[in-house]
Amino acid sequence: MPELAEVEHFRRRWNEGIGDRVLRVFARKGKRVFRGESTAILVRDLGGARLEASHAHGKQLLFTFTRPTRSVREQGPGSRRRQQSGSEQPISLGVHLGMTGALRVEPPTHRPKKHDHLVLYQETRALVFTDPRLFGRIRFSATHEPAWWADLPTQVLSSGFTVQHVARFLERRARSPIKPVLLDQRGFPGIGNWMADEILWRARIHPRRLAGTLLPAEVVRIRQETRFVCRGALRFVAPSFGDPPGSWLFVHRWKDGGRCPATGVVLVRATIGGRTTCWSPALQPDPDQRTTKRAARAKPAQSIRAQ
DNA sequence: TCCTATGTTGTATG
DNA sequence: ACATACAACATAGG
Repeated sequence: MPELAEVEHFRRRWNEGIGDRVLRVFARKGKRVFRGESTAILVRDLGGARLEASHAHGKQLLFTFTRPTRSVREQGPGSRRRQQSGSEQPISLGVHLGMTGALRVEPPTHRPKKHDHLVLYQETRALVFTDPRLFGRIRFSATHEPAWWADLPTQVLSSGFTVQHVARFLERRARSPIKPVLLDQRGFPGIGNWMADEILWRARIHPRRLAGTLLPAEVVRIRQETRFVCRGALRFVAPSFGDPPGSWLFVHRWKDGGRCPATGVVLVRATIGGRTTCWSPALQPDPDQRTTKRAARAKPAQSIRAQ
């Protein structure tokens, strides 16, 4: 589910726990969402840590914590006067929600449900990470700015997201249809399937157009509508998971026989770049002159299964 | 049974 | 090394 605005929505939900300590941690060991991480270390270090802040960057989330430094002679009764302040250890939790991930807040008595893989118990609530399909990912780091976070690309709504920046990225992906280019998180962090369709519809560009064939004016529109759709999504979706208004393609794109809200023409759907794509044939002219020839394309149904 | 799903990534190929 | 295409990941629902 989550793209930029849905991710932002979930970030705000967990914000309810900011300022409070984590008393206990539940982590469903061995689940794919913890790939590359030790749940034992995560549970040990997050226990006792205080949630301090949250950040979103595209579809990536980062929650930062601090915990009192673990004293080397913790059991020594006389060694109680290590410096209390200034000896706090930074911790961060990276969260990617994949296709079906979500963050919720539950009562502190919450028992983890089938797909709840991480639960941070605070005194008055439980912060829950859930993900049925397990495409999401949890990362743990003993710093407030892990390397992967520092390396994230230019945000769509930042000042660095210039026409030139976009043009350069499209040039690198010149031979690829524009649709999968918009889904590439290194160029358009936070954009997902529905936002990409919305952007192309507003920019009046067919999703199958090769990125390298876009005219300068079209690149300008891509950049402009990308920002427009991100702002609008944040406005309509982030506060309470609402839908954008009926003037948006979003509302019509999944309905069979759904009509373009601008022209009333019936919308078209096809797989482009491996993802179902919806567009308005009236507003987004097909780049392929000989449309009828497409039927002649051989179906690679029984292609060679290795061996 | 077969198809779909608001995502990423490893692998093969050019 | 770089760009491109696609199967695989895992589960639920129509």
